[in-house]
Amino acid sequence: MVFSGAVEPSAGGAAKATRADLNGCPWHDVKAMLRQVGLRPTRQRMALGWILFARGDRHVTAEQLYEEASKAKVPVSLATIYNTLHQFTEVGLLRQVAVDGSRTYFDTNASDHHHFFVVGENALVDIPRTEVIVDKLPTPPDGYKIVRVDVVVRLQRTAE
Amino acid sequence: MVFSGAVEPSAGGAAKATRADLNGCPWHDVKAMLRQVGLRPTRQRMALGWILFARGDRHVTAEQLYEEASKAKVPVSLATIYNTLHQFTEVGLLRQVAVDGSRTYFDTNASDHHHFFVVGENALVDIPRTEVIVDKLPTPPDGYKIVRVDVVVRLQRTAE
DNA sequence: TTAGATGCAAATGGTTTGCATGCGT
DNA sequence: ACGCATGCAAACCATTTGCATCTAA
Repeated sequence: MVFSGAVEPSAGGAAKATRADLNGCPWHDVKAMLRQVGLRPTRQRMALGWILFARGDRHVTAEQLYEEASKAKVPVSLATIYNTLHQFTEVGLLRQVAVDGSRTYFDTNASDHHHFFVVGENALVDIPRTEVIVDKLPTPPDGYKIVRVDVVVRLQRTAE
Repeated sequence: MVFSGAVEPSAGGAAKATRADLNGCPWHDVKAMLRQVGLRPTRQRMALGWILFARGDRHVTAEQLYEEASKAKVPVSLATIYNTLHQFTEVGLLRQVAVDGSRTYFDTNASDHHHFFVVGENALVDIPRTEVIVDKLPTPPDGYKIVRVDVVVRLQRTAE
């Protein structure tokens, strides 16, 4: 059973998926995945879930996912793409990454890690977790707590 | 003379301003500041430069700056606000901070530092430079070089 | 059957652009 | 005077919303 990991219930009531649950998640398990997080396994969500999670870590924009779904002959509207991306994010299946203000990227790796962003190519790449970056968290102002730390290392092609 | 620091010429030809040049920059020096970076000291740029740099570090959106200028009885169009913000950014007077995909923030502190971002309040706050965060830069992939590292620590109000 | 999901098209909101007019040098 | 700068309004683009229609349970 793929979804055997411990499940921590969230405030919203829906279970929160951990990265381990998703590793190499095969098609027939997408339905179970959706059930686990409390989302109805509809045709569109199944298809999008498969596109997103079937092959390793990915970073997609809504438009990208829309095109992939279209190519895969999956009838989905852009509105549903956005709905689904946000719902997946809410339940912890995806993670939103803000890098350049224009488009929004969704990362299928929802665990704690950081990113390279190639300026000019608009490419997002995971920074290997072996690369320790943040060694000391800053002290938040009184009355606030840290909910997340994002590191974006901007890259540029070196001249050849 | 306020602009006495070393000036490194940039590829584009215009001089690049350093944070030191801007500290507490009084009104009558805005003109000099603009000249130094190769921008004509027009009424609008003078006014915006003053609003931005006269009182310490700030994080503004285009809309915010627009309203401040309006309140200050400075006739400026939104288009000019955007033009000016981008021009200031190009010459190194400002720094763009991508934090949530919707609006773009411009930071009057163009030096290397990181930010707290209060979710729900859309507030950006500098992380004191005494708070060391990044202790080891990740190794960029072959053929790429690091041009900038951004750290955003997302905060949330703690329950009272 | 019925609440929740989807699709479409219109609305939104931040940002950009084209072009005629203005202003700094 | 010349050329960059500005203003206005329209264009843009990613994202959101309203509402009628479907569909999983």
